[in-house]
Amino acid sequence: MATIHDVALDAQVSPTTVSRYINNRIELPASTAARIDAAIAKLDYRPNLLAKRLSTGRTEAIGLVAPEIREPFFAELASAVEDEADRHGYTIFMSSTRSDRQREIASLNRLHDRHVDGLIMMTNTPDDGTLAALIGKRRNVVVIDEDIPGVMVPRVFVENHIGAYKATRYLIEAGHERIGYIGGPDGLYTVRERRAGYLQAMKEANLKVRAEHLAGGSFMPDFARKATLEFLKTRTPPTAILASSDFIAIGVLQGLKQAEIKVPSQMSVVGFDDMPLTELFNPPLTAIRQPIEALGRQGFQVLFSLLSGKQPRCLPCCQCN
Amino acid sequence: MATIHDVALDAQVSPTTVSRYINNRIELPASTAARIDAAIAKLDYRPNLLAKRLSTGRTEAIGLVAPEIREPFFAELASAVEDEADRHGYTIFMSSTRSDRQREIASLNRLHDRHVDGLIMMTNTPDDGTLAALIGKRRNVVVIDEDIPGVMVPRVFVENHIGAYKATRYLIEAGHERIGYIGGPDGLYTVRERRAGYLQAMKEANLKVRAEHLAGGSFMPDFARKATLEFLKTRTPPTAILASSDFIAIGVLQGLKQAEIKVPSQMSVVGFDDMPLTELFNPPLTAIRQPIEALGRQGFQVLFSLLSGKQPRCLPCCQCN
DNA sequence: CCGACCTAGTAAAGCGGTTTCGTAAAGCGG
DNA sequence: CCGCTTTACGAAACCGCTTTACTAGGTCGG
Repeated sequence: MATIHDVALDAQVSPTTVSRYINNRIELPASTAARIDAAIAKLDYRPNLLAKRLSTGRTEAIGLVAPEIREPFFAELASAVEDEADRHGYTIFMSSTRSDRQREIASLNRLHDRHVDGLIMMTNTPDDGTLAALIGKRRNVVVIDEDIPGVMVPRVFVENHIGAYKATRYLIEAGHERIGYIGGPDGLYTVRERRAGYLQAMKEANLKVRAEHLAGGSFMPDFARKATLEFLKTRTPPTAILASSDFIAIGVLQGLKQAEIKVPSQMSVVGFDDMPLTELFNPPLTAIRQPIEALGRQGFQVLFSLLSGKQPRCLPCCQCN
Repeated sequence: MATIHDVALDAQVSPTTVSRYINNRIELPASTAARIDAAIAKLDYRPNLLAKRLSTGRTEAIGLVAPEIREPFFAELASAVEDEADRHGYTIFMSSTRSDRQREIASLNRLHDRHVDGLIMMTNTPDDGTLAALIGKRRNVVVIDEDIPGVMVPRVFVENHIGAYKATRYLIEAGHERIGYIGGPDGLYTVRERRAGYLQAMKEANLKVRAEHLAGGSFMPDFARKATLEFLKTRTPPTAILASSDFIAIGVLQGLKQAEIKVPSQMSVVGFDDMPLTELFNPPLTAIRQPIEALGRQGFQVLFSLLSGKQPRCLPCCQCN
């Protein structure tokens, strides 16, 4: 393969000049430029990325770390991030951590090892501080979707509180008074926020929140299925259930199917996240749509400005200090 | 950040020795090894990947090119490839081409530019030879899932013919005699194979295949929806429909819903691909399960042996010459 | 006509590893 | 004690690009 030296030789200039010319760091008289262009074309020269990276210290790649890319939410998000990255000349490395702390740490190490220039990080397992501490030692990390308490890096979230509030209002306005709620694992920011949104809407409508109609602890459909069956066993079961994620909603639907409760005639169900095709489910699922695409693009843009040395703009969704 | 020189200095050896030691290319007396280990730990030394890559010429990364990672099939596959790659110390670069030839070419160029050591390639748009020609110029490319005619690289496919054959047999054994078939875009290997499997099963059972119960041309649900409505308009509509992918099956279900035909009482539907959660659809979808995970792992393994300079083993699924 | 200032470049020193070639010293068989 | 092998390393070239520091030669104002 041709190197920059070969091109320089052919164009009768020095490698320095060629390098500067192709990186737009110099303006050359037309004749010189033409010679270089011709040499590049003739030799089919393509700069060796590896050499370029070593000498600049940048890879023009970023990492996207998610618990599981198989899940529609993340796949959708990844797609948006990739598109936005592409637009800025960046490529992305994806990794599925399967909620494994070791894999999350491995991603951060890859950042340290200059595998990538920056990281967009998602995690859904509560952190005891290890992760936050490690992130604190790295530069160019952006946390999205779910908070990691104590990290001092830019973060981008969806309006979880408002989303859950609106979903609850929707059920209240439909006339429901006993609305059950099933949330996710304890210790997660999004879980707390959504729950708070639900509670606020209930309180504002002067509706009683019964402890036996509140559940939480896991995102697994099966957990939600069991919780739903518990709800149904109570003396006055709820007439609607707010599920704080689509996976939970799926569990709820399974539980209701098992108990032969018709949706929506006997029970209303509203989900949260956003999974394509849930409208084909039996019964179709109503859900609060999350702006996944915007989340992904915003996440990239914040990271991008970090990488460009710019202070990221303090957007409403990002709690800078 | 500490370099190999710093370590060498601290351990009182040369960089050469440190390099060889950490790459297991030398055996050192315990005392020297201990000094090096101590220096590495003390300085928190991590080899600079960029430098390593430049000098070895390898990136230990591979590209995974798919039309759309948002689709469950690809997301699932990606997950398997990633896992297998991880096991072998490789990381993967994913790109969604959105079935755009330019993006496919861009991926191949990234391979040329040494962005990655190899490529696992999927495409679902019929090739006029451009892609095949370009792939021919590259090394370390493996084509999976869908064939690209004329490429002379290792390929890994699912048994499309047998899958469709079995799905058709299943319907025939359930007593169906008029079985409609909706395939994908023309010019694709998988589409031809599946169609052939369907036709073979029909022929073997002496069942007539009516032209008006055969459709094909696109993977879009909407295309399948319309085709389904056409089927229903025929004098004697089919009693079962074989959809050659889950997306097509979704379109079929939409069409049937629209025509108020109950599944499975009035019409049986069998899909192909494999999408998680289709069992929650209304009505639940029966589908021929593809060994997606195996496809991904196999794909990686074939590429891996290519990268290791080994001739890939000639597996039954791979048509070597 | 002289110094200042462009214009159009260049030489050489990195970046941080790997690798080839080589050697000093120790061990050892005869 | 001599020559050969082994052990334990090291010097320096190299991977291919970027970048800093510098210069030869022309232009121009005074």
